[in-house]
Amino acid sequence: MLTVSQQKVYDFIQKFVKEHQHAPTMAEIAKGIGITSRGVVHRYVAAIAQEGLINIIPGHRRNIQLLSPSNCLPLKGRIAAGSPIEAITDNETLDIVNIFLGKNRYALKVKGDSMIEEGIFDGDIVVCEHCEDAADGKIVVALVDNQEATLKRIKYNSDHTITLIPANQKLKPMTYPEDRIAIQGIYIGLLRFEG
Amino acid sequence: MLTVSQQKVYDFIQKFVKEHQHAPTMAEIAKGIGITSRGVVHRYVAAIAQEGLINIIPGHRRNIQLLSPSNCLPLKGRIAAGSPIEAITDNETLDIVNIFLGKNRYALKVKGDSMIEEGIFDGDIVVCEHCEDAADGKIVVALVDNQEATLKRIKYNSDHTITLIPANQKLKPMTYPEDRIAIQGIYIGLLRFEG
DNA sequence: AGTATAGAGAACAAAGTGAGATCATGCAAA
DNA sequence: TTTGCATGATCTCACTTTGTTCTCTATACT
Repeated sequence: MLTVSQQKVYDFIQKFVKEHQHAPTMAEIAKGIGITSRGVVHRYVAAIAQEGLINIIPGHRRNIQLLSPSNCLPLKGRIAAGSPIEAITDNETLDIVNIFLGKNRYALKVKGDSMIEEGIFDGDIVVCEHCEDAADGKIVVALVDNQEATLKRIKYNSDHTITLIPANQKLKPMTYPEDRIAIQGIYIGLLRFEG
Repeated sequence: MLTVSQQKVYDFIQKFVKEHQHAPTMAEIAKGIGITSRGVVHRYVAAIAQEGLINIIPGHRRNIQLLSPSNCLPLKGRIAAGSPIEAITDNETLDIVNIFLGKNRYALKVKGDSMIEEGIFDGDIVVCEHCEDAADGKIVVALVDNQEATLKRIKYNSDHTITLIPANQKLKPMTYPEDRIAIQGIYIGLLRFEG
């Protein structure tokens, strides 16, 4: 719940964005609501962000994003077996566009059960980001001998080999010399839906 | 997220392309936005490319391609253990906004392992659609005795009872008289991502 | 007294902006 | 083919703007 001043700031931001197509600076907000201190504005903006009405990217200018309900799902709470839904106090929302879309991102449909213990099932869509390097322990799309592409967890060994570890007890980790493996992307997340 | 200057450059490029059918040079952009340094323009253009709004072909003149921003992820193909990525011939895309957003949709964070065999893990986000009825066999958010909300598969029995079936061998299905169960929504899909 | 709200303003680090030099290279004219 | 210019690419320097974090003060209310 916003205080009176916070509401004034929020209203001003909305008006400003509508007029200018971009967010105001702290100083502009301060002037707009009739105070002089950028620090105070910052405090208000942080509070509004806490309420889930805006999103801020720390450190950047004009860093306030109004969370348009059109791209956001309300995050209602936590659900667990045998307990009521824990209400989430902040009005959290999920901006799914922001989460999954980005430069060099792409989707792959999963076939097979090799990552089933990570909850990656046959038919799921994994979202990946194209890149050629990955940190140890990440799930990657790896190309072996320029032929076989698989989704596995990667482990770098000290003897210049790479082990690709499936998440399925029935399958064995495989180790290759590092020059036989090319990383095609790293796993970002997962989508699953009917149809 | 573009800065104000970057936005000016992007707007100028769009206007220029519309007028001339080809991209402007760095110098033309510089003149267009009122600065003199080509180097600065290059920095802006690189930033816009980083955002994925344009594409640049390094080294060539008038090398900027406008990309249409969208809510779609390219669906590159199928990935399976031990086989190459099956390329999908059509440039299929996934409109993730369309898939998950909709009237009366909301998200819940999953706590616990009661649906683990369906690949719904602790920490996952399930997307649900609010409704009061669900077809037999669907996964639903069910409220028991107006107290406990759980995510379970639903089964209607002929004796006016309802069985809620977890997807975890360790947990037992539970059967209730139908008046003790209220459906709060049906499961639409699942999101999982880092952070 | 204790708490919540509101504001001022200083100080700092980082982001953003711009100029201009320099090099490499494509492209078209000679 | 060669040459020369326009252009892209990269870099450094300087400067301004802005976000962020402080501390200090004041007021209202319980």
